[in-house]
Amino acid sequence: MIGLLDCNNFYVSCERVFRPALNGRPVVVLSNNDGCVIARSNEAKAMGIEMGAPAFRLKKLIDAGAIAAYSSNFRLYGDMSRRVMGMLRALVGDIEVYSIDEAFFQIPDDIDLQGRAREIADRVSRATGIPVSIGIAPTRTLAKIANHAAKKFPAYKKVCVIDTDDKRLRALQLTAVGDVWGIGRRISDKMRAMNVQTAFDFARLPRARVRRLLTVTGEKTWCELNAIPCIDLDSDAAPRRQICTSRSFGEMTNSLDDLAAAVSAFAASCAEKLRARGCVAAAVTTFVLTNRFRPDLPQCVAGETVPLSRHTNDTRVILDAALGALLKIYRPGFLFKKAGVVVSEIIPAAQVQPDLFDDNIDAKSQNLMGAIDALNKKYGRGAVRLGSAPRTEKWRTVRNMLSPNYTTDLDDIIVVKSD
DNA sequence: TCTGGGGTCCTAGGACCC
DNA sequence: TCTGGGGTCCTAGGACCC
Repeated sequence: MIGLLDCNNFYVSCERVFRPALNGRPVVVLSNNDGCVIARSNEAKAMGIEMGAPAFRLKKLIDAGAIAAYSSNFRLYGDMSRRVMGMLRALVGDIEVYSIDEAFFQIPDDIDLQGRAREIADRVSRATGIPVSIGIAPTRTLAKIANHAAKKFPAYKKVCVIDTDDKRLRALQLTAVGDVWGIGRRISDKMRAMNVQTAFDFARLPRARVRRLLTVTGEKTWCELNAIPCIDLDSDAAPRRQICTSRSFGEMTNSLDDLAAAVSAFAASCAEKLRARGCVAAAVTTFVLTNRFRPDLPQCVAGETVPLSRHTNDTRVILDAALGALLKIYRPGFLFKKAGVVVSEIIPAAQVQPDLFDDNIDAKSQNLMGAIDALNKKYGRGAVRLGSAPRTEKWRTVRNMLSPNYTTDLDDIIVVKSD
């Protein structure tokens, strides 16, 4: 059987661990630039606050103290995620980390699944302070449905097991087709137009018809709902195909200097991410966008990909390429709101061919980059950067409601006082 | 005034080759 | 001027996920 552990309202729960006064209150976490809602507590959901709701529409409630709002603090969430995953791994062995707040794992089916799952959930929650739910079923898609039910119905007490065909069919009947993992808004619209309303209706369609309408992806979902496992994640085996760093700016800008400053920071971040994974890339893409929510302004969406002469994770090479691409796409007369850098054609560094003309180049690069990474780790991101990178700050993201880095910054460590 | 960031997979269609 | 089948590779766009 397959288990899925999923943290409840993860970002909100991370904020609550260090601020117990937030328990029972409506809490939301906002995206970069405090733009829109990306996480909600159950109380906030009950108020009808939608995922992705623009923050300015909630301003009155936030200012009045009716909702507690926080800027997203991904350093904190990443660290809490590592703790949750570490605890789960200690309890069940191999896990497949599917996202920052959820992981699949195998669980033997000849044991008391309900009891064991509840024990896992309790121990992870007690060790980390993060409430979690567990779904168990024969396939990943059904485990998702079980997990959803475990969260939605308090009677399940955080755990739902689908281990008989009877339970499977009942779960499918209670699940709207659009709530199935792999069926998004477009396809669920299409399905409803065909009077396919529930996961049960979908699973009863002829397989060949699903294949024709939705291609192989839809067919896999169909199989999984019918208890035939066919989605394999195996995320550890395959290295990422591309790595991207992009941001919306705090304010729009038409200045090449501002864009170059942003693109430099994004390129350095991509190179850092490559090194952290022990990978190298052979292509760099820079893209820029104007503000699509301002139809009154001239719009521009542009990107340019630069092939590298050899695979690398050297910040200097990637930064040069990214800035070169920026010069090709930059047009004055537009107010840009967002930019990003993508590195692609990624392979493990171990597979790189040595340079024919300078067999020292890799060693030199590794020494320098290793030193930069070590200093940035010690003194904080951006402490050391290349002199060639422009330094305007205008593009910086705005985070006015940021919580402290309780777990990753000694200056922010929580202080316990006693009288 | 104010609307996130980082990924994956699949398909269709064009360019090119024999 | 007419006549063909079968491949590969690449890209853009669509759909999905958290």
